[in-house]
Amino acid sequence: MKTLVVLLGPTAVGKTELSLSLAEMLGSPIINCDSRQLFSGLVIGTAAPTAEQQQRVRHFFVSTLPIDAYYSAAQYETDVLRLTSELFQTHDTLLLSGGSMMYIDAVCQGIDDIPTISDEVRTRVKQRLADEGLESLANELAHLDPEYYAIVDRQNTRRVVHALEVCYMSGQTYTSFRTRSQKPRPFRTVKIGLDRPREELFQRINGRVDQMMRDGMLDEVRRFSAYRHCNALNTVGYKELFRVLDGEWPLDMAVERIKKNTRVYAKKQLTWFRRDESIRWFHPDERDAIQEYLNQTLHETTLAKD
RNA sequence: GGUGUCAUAGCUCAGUUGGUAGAGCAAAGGACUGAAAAUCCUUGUGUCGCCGGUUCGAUUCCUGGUGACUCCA
Repeated sequence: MKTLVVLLGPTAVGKTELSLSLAEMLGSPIINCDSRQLFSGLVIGTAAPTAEQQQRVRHFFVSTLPIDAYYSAAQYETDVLRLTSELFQTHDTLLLSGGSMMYIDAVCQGIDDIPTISDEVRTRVKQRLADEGLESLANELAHLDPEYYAIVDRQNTRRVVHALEVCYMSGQTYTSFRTRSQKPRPFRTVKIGLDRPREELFQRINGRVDQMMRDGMLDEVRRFSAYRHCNALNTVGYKELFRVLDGEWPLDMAVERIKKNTRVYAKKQLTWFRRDESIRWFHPDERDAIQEYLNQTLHETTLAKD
């Protein structure tokens, strides 16, 4: 039985550091699960693993995408499954580490097979949104897919637009694709969650943002000015500093906003993870306890095989 | 030592012509299936600084003392 160990937790909790020693202990490379570290060049602002760290342990999915690439959780699911099926031929245990909630679920549970939206449909819906507004699109969704209309958050543009796109694209309801079922996986998953007292976490976040600024975050942002409309740059840290470059915000205000938005993001991650009862939680300092837990769990797995 | 002003939510403050109070910021909770570090929703009870007095009723008016600041010595 192969095992995928998933190391997760809110941003700045200390995943990267711990992932290195766990990877060494497990004899595994690290499969990155951070939706922004995937993009090439977002180094400072995403606290990507350093060259030294990547030399110490082999990393996958770090800096692999061009900044203007289209990417999604579903794409990530495909890419990771392809990689793991390859790596499991020579490894019994693999380590996946990161905090992108939906990417983690995409790998562990799977995402429904929904048709890819063509540029043509995407543009058409976008235009209608601009012309007619969200409410009109929601009303149309009420006709095309009343079942989803009944449960969708109608204030949430992303949700309404996407459902409508799928209806147009497929000629079927969005609901018909929403099975939300657990896909079978050829490996077992062991989830380790890292968390700290709120105050401790927030201090680390604030301190890390200050450090990023000292490390030249503003230059990094400046370098990507031309790509600011790419999704990869719709990211905490970058979007605030673009406003500084535009002269809209003073720098100190932007820095405060980055800290605040990072704190909000961390809370959002915790909200998501909280409902996943399969996660075993630890403080990042409990390295021994984590290793012991892993040894035990992996040993049980081995026994179960016999 | 004297004078004046102030004391209300974690912070900065508003307000109640006496019927126990509300903004901003901070914070908390939640949703989530092909953009997810995205997108969206919800949440304000706090000895109105303390002891008394007036009053049916005081956070609001009055007395006293406490603390902070202003000014005068």
